[in-house]
Amino acid sequence: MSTPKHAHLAAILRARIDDGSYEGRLPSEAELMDEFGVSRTTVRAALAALLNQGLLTSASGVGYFVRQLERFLYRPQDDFRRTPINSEVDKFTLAARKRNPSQTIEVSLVHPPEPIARRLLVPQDEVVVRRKRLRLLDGMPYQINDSYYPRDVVDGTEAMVPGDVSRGVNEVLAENGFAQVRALDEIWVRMPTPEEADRLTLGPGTPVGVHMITGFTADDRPIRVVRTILPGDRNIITFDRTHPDHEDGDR
Amino acid sequence: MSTPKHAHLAAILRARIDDGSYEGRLPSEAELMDEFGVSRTTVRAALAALLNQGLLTSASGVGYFVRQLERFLYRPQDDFRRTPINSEVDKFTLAARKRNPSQTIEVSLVHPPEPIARRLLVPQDEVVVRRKRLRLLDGMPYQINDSYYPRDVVDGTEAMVPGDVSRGVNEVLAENGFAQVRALDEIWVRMPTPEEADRLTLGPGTPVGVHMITGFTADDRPIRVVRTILPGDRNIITFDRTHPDHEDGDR
DNA sequence: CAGTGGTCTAGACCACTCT
DNA sequence: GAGTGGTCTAGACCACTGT
Repeated sequence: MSTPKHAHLAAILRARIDDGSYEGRLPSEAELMDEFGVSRTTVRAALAALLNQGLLTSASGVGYFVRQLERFLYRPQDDFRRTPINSEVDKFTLAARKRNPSQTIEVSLVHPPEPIARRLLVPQDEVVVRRKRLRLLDGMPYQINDSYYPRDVVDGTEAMVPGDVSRGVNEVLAENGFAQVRALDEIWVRMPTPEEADRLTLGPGTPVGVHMITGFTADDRPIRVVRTILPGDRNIITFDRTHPDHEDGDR
Repeated sequence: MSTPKHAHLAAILRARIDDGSYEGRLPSEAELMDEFGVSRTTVRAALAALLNQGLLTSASGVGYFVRQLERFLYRPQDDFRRTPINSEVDKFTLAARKRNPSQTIEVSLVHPPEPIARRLLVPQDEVVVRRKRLRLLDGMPYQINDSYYPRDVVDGTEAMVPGDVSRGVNEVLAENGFAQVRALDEIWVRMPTPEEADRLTLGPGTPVGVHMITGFTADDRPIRVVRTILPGDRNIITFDRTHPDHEDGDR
């Protein structure tokens, strides 16, 4: 046969998962060996593929389970409220609020990593302020969100205190003479580092989105970089754009 | 030992990859078996982990190689040009232009998948127009980009023709009485389906971003949904936002 | 041709969960 | 205690790549 046994088996299992034949739990490895007449290695290869596709989870001593995702809306422009599209956005936002949101905040002075230094136009050997946040829903981490500021931008302000800034850091910056009038968003996608997987308790087959926001003043000075790590199994990033400076144009 | 051999080995290999000890190619499986005194299964388990983290590629009969990524900027609001942040955006855009961009276009009438129908506020049994695009750089696919329109929005226009619309579809829609003034962007992250992996020639450990754009008229009617699939190893999504309706606020 | 990764097998022991 | 997934071994054959 041209397609390997494990790939064939994976395709069958995937189809059954998709059509709902397996509600919740899959047959055990032993049962699959019997049903398909293959070795345990082959069964495990097929299951490993599905794990890495994010379709399954496994629990040692228990079994394999069809994965259920619940994603929450993440709205980088949260204050800027407009009429919602349909009720969907509201539904999700509401869902997140019900999940008892919380966060931990640390503030420290650090040498910026290269990607931050480049965006902040600051040399790497210069010290900047980092506000490190881990955001939780029902005690489960769902985002890493770290902000970096040049020292002069936040020195002596509330942004240096490791706690919530109820007015929002934007307002604090504006009062300090650094009003942010423009932002550049960059988003890309990759697999997590082992550290991220650990900190965010990510299962196999769970990619992350990286969202980098660079904020600028009216005279185009970068005054902040926000780096958010968003586990793919629990986040949807949303933007609401006016103007017809729209999408790619579909030419 | 508490950590499994394969995990330990994977960590060592990861460190060596990161610090550049392996330039390009890794030792063969046989060499790793010798060096670490473990079975081939264990070596392969470690390598599989690194493959699934997107750090390696493998070529049958040749070896394992450190993965090199080259990501291109994707700018949903491409026409809307503003001063670039630093030279980076330009660098990337230029890089993409040098890569001989091309695309294939198919237009057909289809029943919308549920996520499309919901956003378009159209029943699933109603037929809509789909413009299906595969976008390539140097002949290599780097994006799937499919647009869906209610029939009355595009009927009798150039958007029905399977070819480039040099003016941009937005202009065509506006002429037809459906000017788009607002867009909702939704972005999430997941592992690709086998079909996507095939169509986009994705290696293991390559997640994709899903970018859904819903476009609205002034009276809030959804007139288009664009669904873009972006392989994580070759795309960066960017937005340029004015106004201080900024990011999450970092409270 | 030798070397490489891809596939597959049979068998073993372990830690863990559930009843 | 029975069942489960996680780990690990030794060994085999294959298709493919490079020289």
